[in-house]
Amino acid sequence: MPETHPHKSAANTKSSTARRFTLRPPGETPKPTIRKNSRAAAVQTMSENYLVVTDHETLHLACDQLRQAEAIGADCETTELDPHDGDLRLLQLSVPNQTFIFDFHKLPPNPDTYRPVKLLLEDTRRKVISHNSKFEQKWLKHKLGIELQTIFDTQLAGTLIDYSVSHNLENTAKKYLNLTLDKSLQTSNWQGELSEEQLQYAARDAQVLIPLREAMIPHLVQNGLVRVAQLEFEAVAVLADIELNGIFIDREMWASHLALVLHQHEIISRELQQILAAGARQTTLFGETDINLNSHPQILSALKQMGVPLESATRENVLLPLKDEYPVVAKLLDYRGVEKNVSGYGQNWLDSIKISTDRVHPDFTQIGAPTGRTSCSNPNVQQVPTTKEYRQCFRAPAGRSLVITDYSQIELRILAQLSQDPGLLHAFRSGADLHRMTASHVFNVPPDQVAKEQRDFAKRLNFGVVYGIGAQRLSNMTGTPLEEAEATLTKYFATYRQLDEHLRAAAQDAVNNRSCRTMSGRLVRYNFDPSDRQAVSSVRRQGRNAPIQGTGADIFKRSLRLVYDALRGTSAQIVNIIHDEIVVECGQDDAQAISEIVSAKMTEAATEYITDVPMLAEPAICKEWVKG
DNA sequence: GTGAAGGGCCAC
DNA sequence: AAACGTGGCCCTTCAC
Repeated sequence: MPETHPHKSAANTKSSTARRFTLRPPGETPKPTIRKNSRAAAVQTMSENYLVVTDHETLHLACDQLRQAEAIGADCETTELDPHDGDLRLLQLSVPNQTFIFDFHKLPPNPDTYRPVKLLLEDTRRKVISHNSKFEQKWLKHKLGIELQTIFDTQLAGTLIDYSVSHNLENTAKKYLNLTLDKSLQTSNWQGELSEEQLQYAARDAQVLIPLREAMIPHLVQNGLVRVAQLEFEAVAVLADIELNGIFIDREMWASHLALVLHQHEIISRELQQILAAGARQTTLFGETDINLNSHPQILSALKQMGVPLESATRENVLLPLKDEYPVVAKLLDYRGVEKNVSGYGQNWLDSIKISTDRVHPDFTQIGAPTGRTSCSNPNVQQVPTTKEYRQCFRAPAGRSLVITDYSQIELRILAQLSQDPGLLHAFRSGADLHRMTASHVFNVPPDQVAKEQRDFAKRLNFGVVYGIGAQRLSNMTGTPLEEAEATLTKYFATYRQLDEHLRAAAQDAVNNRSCRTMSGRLVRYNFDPSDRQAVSSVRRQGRNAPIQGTGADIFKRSLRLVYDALRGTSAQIVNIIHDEIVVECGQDDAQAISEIVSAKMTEAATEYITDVPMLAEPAICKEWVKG
C-alpha cells in the first residue's frame, strides 16, 4: 500500500561495503541524457552512480546494500518484448544513492547465483517500484523464478489519478518530476556489448522510480485512491501470470472449422455477386467489375439501386427487417456473417499461436477502460464468439480440465447494493428469479404465469437499465411502439422506485461533480461542456453505469488475486479472464477441488464489497471452454 | 506507403 | 446518432 508518509530510505547513508565497489570515475561518464532543471539535477547526479554487476561476489554485495532500502526502483532491458522469445539482458535496481545493473549476459547462468536477488525482491517488507510492472514481473518470473510480492506501479498509479492521458515513463516523469527523459535508447540493441549511453539510460530509468513514487503518493492520497491502488497493484502478478501461461487452442479443430467457413464464404460471395450483378450492374459506377462486398459505400449504392429502402447505414439491425422482402439483403447478412468469421476468427488466430508453447499469449491492459475494466488484445481472447464451433477449440490439453467460473448477475446485484432498492434486494435475497419477477410486475401477471417471451423481455429490460436505456432504444430493441416502451419504463421504475431514485441521483452527481466513483474509490472523471445537451446526457448515462461496471471490475480484480494466491502450489493456472469469468486449467483429477477453491475465493472477494445481497460464483468443470 | 476515421460487429 | 455502458479487430476510404 502506498504509505501516506513516505519515510527516508535507510539506504540514504552508504554502507561500508559500498566503499569496496569500484565506481566509474565521473570523467568516464558519458554526457547525461537528462536535460538540466532543478529536480533533474538530483537524478542526474545519481545516474552517474551506477555499478554493473557481472560476477557472483559483487551480486552479493549489491544485494546487501539494496536490502537496506524500504523501496527499490526496478527496471529491465530485454532483447524482445515476450520472455518466451528473448533474453533478459539487464535488471536495474536502484535505491536513492546507488544503482546496480545486473548484466545477465555476463553473470554465471547458475540459478543459485540469483538467490540473493530473489530473497531481496520477494521480501514483502520491501516495495518494488516499476513502471508497467507487469513487464518486469513476466521476465523475472519466467527467467529467474522471481515473483514480486509487494509492488508500486507508477504507470497504474498515473492511470488511476488521470485516465485521460497516456502514461509512458517519459510523460509521467515530466508530469510528476518535471523531468525530461530521452527514451530513444529504449528500442536500441540490448544484445551485444552495451555502450555507456545504454547503461546510463538503463540506470536512469530505474533511478527515476523512487522520486516518482514519492511524488505520486500525495496525489493518490488526496484523490482517495489508496485502496484502489492497492487493489490494482495486487492484481499485476495475476495478469503477468495469465499472459505467461497463455491459453491452449486446438489448432486442427480451428483449422478444420476455418476450412468449412472459407468454403461457405466462397459460395455466398459468388451468390451475392450474382444477385448484385443482376440487379444493379447497369447503373453502378463500377462498370463490369465486381463490387467489393466489404465496401460499405459500394454495397449501399448497389442495394439502393435495387430498391432497398436504406438511408446511409447497412448495419445488421437496419437490414434485419428487410431481409424477408429483399433476398439480396438476406444474402448480404449471410455474407457478413461468414466474412466476420474469416477475417476475425480465421488464419489470424492460428498465426497468433506461439510455436514454443502451442498457446496464444494475449496482452492485457490492466486498466483498459476508465471504469477499471481490463481490456485485451493480440489476440483479444475476451471477444471469442460464444458459439460452440469456436469455444470448443479452447480446450484443456491431455490429462487436464478447465474450471470455468463466473459471477451470477454481478452487475444487477451491485445495482441492488448501490440502490438499496427493496424489490431488488428481496429478489436476490430470496433467490427468486429477478427477470421473472420484473416481468410479473411489468406485465401484471402472477410470477408463475409469466411467459417465456415476457421473461426474455424483462431480462433485456433489466440489463438495459444498467446501461441507461431510453424509451426510443427500448422500442427499437423490442419492436414495440414508442409509447408502449415509455409506459414499460414508467411501470418498471414504479416497481423499483428506489432504483429509479438512485439512478437519477447517480446521473446528477456525475454531472455536478464531473466524476463518479466505484466502491473501491476508483475515480471516473468526465470532461464535458455543460451547455452541450448531448454531452450532458452522455455523462448522465455514464454516471449511472460506471459505478456499477466499475465496482464489478473492482470485485473481479480482488477475486483474481485471491484465486491466484489460493491456487499457488496446485496444478492449476489461470488461463483467461473475461470481466466476470475466470478460466482455470488444472490437472483433471484436481478439477473438483480447484472448482471449489475458485468459487469460494470469488465469492469472498465479492462479499468484501457487497454485503446486502448474496453473491454467487458458479463453477463448471469442462474439457472445452463451453459451460454446461 | 502510412495512419486516422468511420462503419460494422465480436465480447461482457 | 438507435439517445445503452465498456472494450478490440477488421475492412475500406481518404488525407498526408
